[in-house]
Amino acid sequence: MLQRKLRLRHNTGFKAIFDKGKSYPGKYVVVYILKGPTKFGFVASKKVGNAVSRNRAKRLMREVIRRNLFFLKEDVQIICIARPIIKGVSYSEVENSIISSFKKAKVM
RNA sequence: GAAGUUGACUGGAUGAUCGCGGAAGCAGGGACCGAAAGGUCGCUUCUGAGGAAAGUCCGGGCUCCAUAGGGCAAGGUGCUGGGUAACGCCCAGUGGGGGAAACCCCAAGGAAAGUGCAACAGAGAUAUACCGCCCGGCCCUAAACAUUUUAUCUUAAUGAUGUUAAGUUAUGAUUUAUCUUAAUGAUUUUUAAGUUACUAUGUUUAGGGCCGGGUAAGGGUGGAAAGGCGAGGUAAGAGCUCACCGGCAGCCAGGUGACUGGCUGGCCCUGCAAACCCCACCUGGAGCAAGACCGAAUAGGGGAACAAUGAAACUGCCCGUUUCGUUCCCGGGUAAGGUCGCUUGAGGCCGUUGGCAACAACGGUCCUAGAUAGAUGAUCAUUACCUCUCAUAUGGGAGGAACAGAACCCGGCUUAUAGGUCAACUUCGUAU
Repeated sequence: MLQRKLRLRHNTGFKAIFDKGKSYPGKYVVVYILKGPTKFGFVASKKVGNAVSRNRAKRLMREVIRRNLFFLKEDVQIICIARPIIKGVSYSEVENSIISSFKKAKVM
């Protein structure tokens, strides 16, 4: 889990990134990126599954960000959206998917 | 040991590293975010998902809504007694059904208050006569009997006519004819008896048709056909009568009651009320985004008096209540800003007492998540469990590990759930 100050906590922040940010689709995760003070958000819709599956997806994505926070640029806002096929996938596969998206976006 | 029934429990464990939410303590010098309210940042310790946290189907607590009010309507519940804050829940019973049993299941008030529905089939569906059974009348057919008529045949008697033989008379003679006798019994008359056939009538029996009536035993249809079954009875039948069983009513006895048992009585009473309905009881509405407080920008809100009795809102309607117009006075409201509400509660565990039990009372003891784009995670190691596989006293490798995530809090119900554990009981088998 990230520190509270690094989390996106309000609808306005999410709307801004969705409207103005760029999207980088990956195999398991879609990433939206916008320049700004460092904040992260995580989304898992009901397509992913029940509450247990959605929580698991968000936790995996958070863990990826937490472990790679040191390598990221400091002026980006990122939203990670889980795709339905993320169900049952291990941590390392999700990490590879997200990092490849970040490299495409040149944020690390 | 096998099959089963019921109830209860469990829902992997240990460790390491990196992280997150909460609480308490220490530090209180500051820094950062924000317009403000307020929040964040350090160290230590403790603590952090479930049996269903789920579905949101019932019932409450709590909060607000004019005072939470009256009547109608609407909705819910529906055997009895108890438990409870309350319930559609639980316990104990009653009745009915299933099972060999342990045990399980039941929307289980009222159908003689009324209305309605009952497809198809069937003669007929709350009343019927299709087939059948029985009685009467008429008609037809067949048989038997009696009487009558006619006819045939047989037998007997009788006469007539024949045939054969002999004789007689007539004639010249023959033929022929007449007469007599005998034989024959061919044809036939009459009478009597018998037999057979037929006609008509009558009676009886059997069968058929039509008409009128009786019947609800039997047949078939159906979920259901006027209690069931047996005997008597009858023209045939029928609670028509009787025994037993079942239903109903009355009385008596037992039980708080549902109900049970006994006696008596007469047999009018198909099912559906998860159709309307009747009866009894219950229900105001909205929900923690309830609601309270704090604070900028922006918009403009509330109270009192007066006028009008129209409109709107409050639960669908009525009563009732409130608001809307004008004047005066006072400063307050907004889910996605913040803080509180927010976890001590109909609480858990242990014991005693009361109670068959649900449960209650008393005493002791414990405090056990509180997030808000929403914490409880990730990786690794060891080990327990299951499956597959290689070699096999055992070891190695691979894979699996259910249902599922608190969101104000409780009591229930329902649904999902891999694997495992325990207890009681039933039936069968084996051994003693």
